[in-house]
Amino acid sequence: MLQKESKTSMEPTVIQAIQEKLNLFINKKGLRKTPQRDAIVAIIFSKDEHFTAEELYDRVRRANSNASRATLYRTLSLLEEADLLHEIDLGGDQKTYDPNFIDSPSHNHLICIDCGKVVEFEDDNIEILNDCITRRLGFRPAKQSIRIEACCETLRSKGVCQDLIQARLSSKRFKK
Amino acid sequence: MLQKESKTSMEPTVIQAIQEKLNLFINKKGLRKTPQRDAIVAIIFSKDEHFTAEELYDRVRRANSNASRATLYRTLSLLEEADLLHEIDLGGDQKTYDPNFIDSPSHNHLICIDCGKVVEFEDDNIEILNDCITRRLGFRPAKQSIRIEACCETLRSKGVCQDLIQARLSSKRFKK
DNA sequence: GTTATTGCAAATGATTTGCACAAGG
DNA sequence: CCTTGTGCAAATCATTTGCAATAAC
Repeated sequence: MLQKESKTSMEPTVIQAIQEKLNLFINKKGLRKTPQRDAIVAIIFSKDEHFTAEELYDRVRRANSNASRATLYRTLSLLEEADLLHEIDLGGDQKTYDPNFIDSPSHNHLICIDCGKVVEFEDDNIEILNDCITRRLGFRPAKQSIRIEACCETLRSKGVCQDLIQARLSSKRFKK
Repeated sequence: MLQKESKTSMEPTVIQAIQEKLNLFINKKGLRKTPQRDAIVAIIFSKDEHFTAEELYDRVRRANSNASRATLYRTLSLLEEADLLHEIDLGGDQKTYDPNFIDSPSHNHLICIDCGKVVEFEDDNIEILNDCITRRLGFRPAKQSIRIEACCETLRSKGVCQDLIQARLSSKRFKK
């Protein structure tokens, strides 16, 4: 089993590579390359963090990239269609997007019930098992997503969890 | 691995048992038993089908049980809180509810990409694996949900899939 | 009686859409 | 040019909420 290392930022070259992938997709579909789309891609893939549309919109504005909400939503759909971005289910009310499927095409998520922390992981055994189950049920495997909800051991043993404190202070996920 | 048999209806006794469970929860919380709540519970657990709030509202109206949309939504929340009903992620835009967690507390879902059919299954191996992964990541297991998306072999091999035809005719999930 | 529940209609809030103007190719 | 993309503001639509009337207990 491999737990993903959290990168804080991605190199410009990586971003350019993704922009080129998008352009390839765009050309194939007879669509057009625009500065807004490139800017949104650059902002999304400058971090490996999950985000909601609204969080992304904040980042776009802070970067002084002028792309409207409408364009942002349309670009999110486009990126999903191009398979560069995945929608994931973290249980919230807003849709959450995960930019890490390019690097790790088949990772899954563990969500901490206490602090909201999301840990990404890959596991070959689960992959294989999912595959077996799918075939046994008479289907052909396509995609699988596992969401594990769990409790924070840090909180339980030490009485404190740094993530929890941060979450309560800043996140929209915890409003208590 | 066990694939759930699909029941078409549940016996009245089962429904009464669930109503009593709800009443227990209601008493403990200092809340009140009402005919609307009982009616909604009876309708939900008369089938083992997944449903959206709006689909349930249709069933409520057809049964001439007068409960408003507001009451219905509030009752859905209550049932979730009482752990009698689970929200599941079938990928749609509306929330989907699954009434089968009382009978099978830890089942998972396979969703057919082609026809939208949802198959429930349980698998001990996956349970164990999830448990291991959770602990290895430093958390304590709480809940896990697996969503497998797959392609219909019936459609692939026979060129037709009865579920697909039905889905196209009736479902709101497929609008093509 | 006191407090929770209901139903209605209005509010919310994320996402989508129509349309006129801008801008890729 | 021709067609696609953008930004704005308005529309959507599931879900939530405030409030006065109603009903548990």
